Amino acid sequence: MYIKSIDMLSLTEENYLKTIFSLSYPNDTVVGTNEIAKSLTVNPASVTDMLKKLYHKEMIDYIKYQGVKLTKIGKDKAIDIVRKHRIWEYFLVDKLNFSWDEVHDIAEQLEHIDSPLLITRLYDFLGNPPFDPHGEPIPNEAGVLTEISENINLESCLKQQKIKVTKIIDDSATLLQYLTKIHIGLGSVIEILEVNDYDKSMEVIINNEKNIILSWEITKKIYGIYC
Amino acid sequence: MYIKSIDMLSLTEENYLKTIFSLSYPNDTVVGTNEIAKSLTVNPASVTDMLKKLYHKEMIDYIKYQGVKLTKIGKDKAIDIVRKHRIWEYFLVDKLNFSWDEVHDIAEQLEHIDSPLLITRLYDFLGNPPFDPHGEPIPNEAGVLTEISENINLESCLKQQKIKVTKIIDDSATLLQYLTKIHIGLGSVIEILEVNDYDKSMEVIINNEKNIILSWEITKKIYGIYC
DNA sequence: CACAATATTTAGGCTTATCAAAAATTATTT
DNA sequence: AAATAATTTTTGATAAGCCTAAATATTGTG
Repeated sequence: MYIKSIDMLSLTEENYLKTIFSLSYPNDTVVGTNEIAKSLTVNPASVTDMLKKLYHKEMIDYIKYQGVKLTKIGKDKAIDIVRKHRIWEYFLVDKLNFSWDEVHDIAEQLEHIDSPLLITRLYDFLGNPPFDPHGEPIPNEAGVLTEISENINLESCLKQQKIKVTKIIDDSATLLQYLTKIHIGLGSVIEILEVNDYDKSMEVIINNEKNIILSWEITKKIYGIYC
Repeated sequence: MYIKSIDMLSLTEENYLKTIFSLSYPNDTVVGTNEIAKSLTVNPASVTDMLKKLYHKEMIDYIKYQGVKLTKIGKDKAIDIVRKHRIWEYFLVDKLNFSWDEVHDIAEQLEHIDSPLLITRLYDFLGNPPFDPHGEPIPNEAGVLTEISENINLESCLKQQKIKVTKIIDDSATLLQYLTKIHIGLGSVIEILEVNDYDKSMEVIINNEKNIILSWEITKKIYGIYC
């Protein structure tokens, strides 16, 4: 039988931590109650309740009306969940042939499985990959999350620049399916032909073959390195 | 985001169904409240509450004070969970090199992951094995659970008979570790030298090498075929 | 058959996670 | 600086699962 230790978190608590982490990433930004509520599609009142609880468990620094920050413990816990999520996503794509747009919801469940040994063994089985299928770095066992420093957001690129796609920072199936359709994947090369000053959309060439216009919303989600 | 459909079961409901299934297996025996309570280490009053709920969800036939039986729907649901449990156990042993005594608790968590496609893909990835690491049959996608008809319980064997082990019907780590220690695993050959009438213990030879006495409690957990 | 033992259910409460509505605090605007 | 808007918290309720103690039903025994 499974024994629950004192500092074990419920599935809900884990999801709150994960949300706070992603809203505060990468600069440990202070996060507000409404923001969390929106992100979890939950009532702000529920968030306040949970924040009190997480504060007593020393997972967050919390001052009424002022917002929250993760403590070291809370952040470690959140990163551990992110690690599990990304390792499972890699497994699903690499071993079970899922496409990158299918894995998020399943990994969302698998990330809560509690067995450090399982994750160690699984990660070894996968050959210790550094990135998940969307190009996001997989934190190491010590909770260190290393981003590629040369990564640039497509949004901030200029006319005539060329980047090789390294990361998509959105798990939504619709976006990922659209990108697949227009032949954008990790490793694709995007060359910027024109930037529209009014709506920040970009006319680009994908892999030297496809001529297309990307909206600002989409360029914000794509990262790459100059090439 | 994950959408909860009307007939979706909670983790707790799934565990009740699984328990009722295993207590009623293989002859659809009627199961009592206390029995379920003991099995789940829960108060009988809690069981009554849950039985009412499962009755309303048409998962069980339930008459007050008389005990319960799974309906077709309930049984299908239970078998699906068993299927997932056994497939995950196989994965853990075959791909991640866990030993047969380590997998139960992890599979207990993994069995609740909700993604039929995941299970289909995983089962294919494993090469569609017919049995789990303890020799239990893996139900097929249609919910058909086929036991090996030649299987005999070691308990009911007689002096001088010899069986090849095909199944252990207990997930407890301590039992499985003990069996490993005395070199009993799937495929081991057990020859019965003597049966003690008083306590039903057996003196046996394992794999033609090890001479040992097995208690009745243990012989009840071991199944095999004559050889 | 009646009485005791056992099994099951009911009643009343607790905790976790949620919500809506009202109150309090902080931020923004005139 | 006062009024208004936005955000956050408090208050009071609800549902799921669980508990203990008390009541009721069933089963077993003399």
